[in-house]
Amino acid sequence: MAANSQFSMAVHILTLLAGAGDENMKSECIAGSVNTNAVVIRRVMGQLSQAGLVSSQTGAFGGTRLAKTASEISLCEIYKAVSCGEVFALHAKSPNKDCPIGRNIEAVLCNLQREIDKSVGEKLGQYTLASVIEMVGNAHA
Amino acid sequence: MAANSQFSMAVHILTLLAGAGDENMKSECIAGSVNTNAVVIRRVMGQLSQAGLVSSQTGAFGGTRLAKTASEISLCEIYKAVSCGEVFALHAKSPNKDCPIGRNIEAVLCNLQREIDKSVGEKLGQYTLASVIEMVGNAHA
DNA sequence: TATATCTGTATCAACAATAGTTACAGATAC
DNA sequence: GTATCTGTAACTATTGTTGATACAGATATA
Repeated sequence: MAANSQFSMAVHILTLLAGAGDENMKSECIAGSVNTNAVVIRRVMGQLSQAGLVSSQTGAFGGTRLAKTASEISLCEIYKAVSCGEVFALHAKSPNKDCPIGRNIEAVLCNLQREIDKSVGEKLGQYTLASVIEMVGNAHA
Repeated sequence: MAANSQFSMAVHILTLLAGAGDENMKSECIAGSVNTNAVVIRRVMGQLSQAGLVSSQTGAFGGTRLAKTASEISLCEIYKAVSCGEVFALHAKSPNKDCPIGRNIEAVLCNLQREIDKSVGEKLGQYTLASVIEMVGNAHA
């Protein structure tokens, strides 16, 4: 239960919002489909809002709706919005600088990390929220 | 949760082993360069050994050496050897099956996850341990 | 204006994964 | 037999994620 599932939640949330069209959805209602607490939803929503993917309205009859159409939202944007970490982490404690390999390996791994992240972003960029909606629609047995 | 840095450690370890050639290296010595505890090294080493990348020897004057040459070891192999993690996690609790989207989104995300993992594997497969060694050699200012 | 409702956020507890540490059994060279 | 090294079990500390409660602020409606 400690693994980061914010990207999964974000995609799920946005898919629901897309289905609601121009109507506001309440966090409580979304929480029902995602099967979690409404505050967790609002937490993810805050990041999506900062990224300009959704817009929220407080007060009675408030809620959240998409700020763009589903085909304008790429999965890469969603991934970056919830900014999960990287594919792998660098050393927690820096390697020994007295060792010729320890001294340089960190920079090499850091470059590699950037390249992998870029590759993941490109792959995710091939999909939009609209493609996910289509896949969900085709998934029922 | 501490971030998973086993891949970083594994690459570091293997780079050191490659530098030692045919000589056994002790976990204590490797721990000195990685700047961690020897048991942590032996833990990663166990996974590398299971993957057939290194071979160890117990007893006095024991230690570990590469089981293949550096150019025969791809970073993808290393990643698979130590990694149980995916780029993003699925929902901790399953979505609500009574919701048409909740019912199907999990399978869609799971497929996506597999595709991303494959993409990362391919990217890492472009590099070998020998390329890392070369990069480390070129890194010093 | 009063009320009901919903977001945004602070705060805390529960839980899981990693890393770090100590300890010790088993293997092996000398 | 002794010294040395791996493999592994067991435990603690730390940290990130989730889940939950509480409440301030915003807003539609009567």
